[in-house]
Amino acid sequence: MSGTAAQADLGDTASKARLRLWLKLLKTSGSIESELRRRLRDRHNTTLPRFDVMSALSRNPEGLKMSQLSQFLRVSNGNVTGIVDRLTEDGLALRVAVPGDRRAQVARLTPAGEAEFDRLAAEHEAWIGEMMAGLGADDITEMSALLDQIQPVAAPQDDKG
Amino acid sequence: MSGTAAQADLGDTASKARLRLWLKLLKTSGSIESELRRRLRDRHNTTLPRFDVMSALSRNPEGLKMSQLSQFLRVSNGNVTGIVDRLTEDGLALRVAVPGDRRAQVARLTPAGEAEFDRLAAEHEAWIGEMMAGLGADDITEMSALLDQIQPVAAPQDDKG
DNA sequence: AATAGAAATTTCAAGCTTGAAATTGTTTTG
DNA sequence: CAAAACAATTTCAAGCTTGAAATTTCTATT
Repeated sequence: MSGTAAQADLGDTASKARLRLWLKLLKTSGSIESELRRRLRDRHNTTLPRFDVMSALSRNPEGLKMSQLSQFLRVSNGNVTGIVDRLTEDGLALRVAVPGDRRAQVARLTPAGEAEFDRLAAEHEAWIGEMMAGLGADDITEMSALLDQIQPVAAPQDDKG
Repeated sequence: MSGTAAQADLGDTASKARLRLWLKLLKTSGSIESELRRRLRDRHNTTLPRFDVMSALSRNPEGLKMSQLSQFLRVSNGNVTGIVDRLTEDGLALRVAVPGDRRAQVARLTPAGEAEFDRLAAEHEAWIGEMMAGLGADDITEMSALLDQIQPVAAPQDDKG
């Protein structure tokens, strides 16, 4: 209707539609994240990064090396150092020497940390359940499949195959 | 097979499925966001928060009060203060007194800020287009509708209707 | 065994983020 | 009009985040 190059118009529209979807995606995940942060702070006096670290350690009761932890959480080494420092100050985590490699340390939850995480995790799951109550089983399947179509960066090859 | 209370099992499954979806949603939006941050830093020596502020100001060439800006971006007042400070130091934004209210100030882009933002915005849209290339028009419509079903917090009433 | 290179972690500076407190200015009310 | 209430913004302390630089320790290679 308005332009002379139909192809350019179509390309432009598609690009704008993707941009709008991204903004909506960002708004939704941001809202959920903000609400989680607020509840963790107000109701449990903790933060999402601490929760994430505790969650990773909870799944690995034998502990994780600092580098494994930062890889798993996809954050920098220095970042994990600080968070584990603060968890340790609060008696929720501790560092254990790795036999045979004096460079490395394994971070673990203390018993108090495990107990605390169990409480947090139960609440966390319930909160997500509430926030996503609008989605039924089919919606969840559908959305999961759609999310799989988004690949911001080429997935790294696992092997040299 | 494993439990005696069918209802509890179903509830548990639904809750876990929603949790898994949230983790996937978080992973996807986090990956996009990280990649955007990386490109803004490496290719344009700037940050996502700066881009967001510039984007808001670009849509309001007459300027926005600091409080309007923080409302619009859904971040704290103090946060916006710092970002506008740094944009101002770089000559990309400026503060203008509001006639009739000496408490308030309006933040605006400078001509250099507008030019810079136009460059950034074009790239940004192209990046999102790439990252979301896996989604067709129907997928976008579908996903948008699904995202609308997620309401982390009850939407505030606009009026006293 | 000395030395070079790689690996694990911490330290550091800079920026982002928040909520609370402090400032400054405006408006309402007694 | 003075006092109190309210509003816009900045300041502040604490924590999160990053990439780069510095430390410490290992692992080859000579």
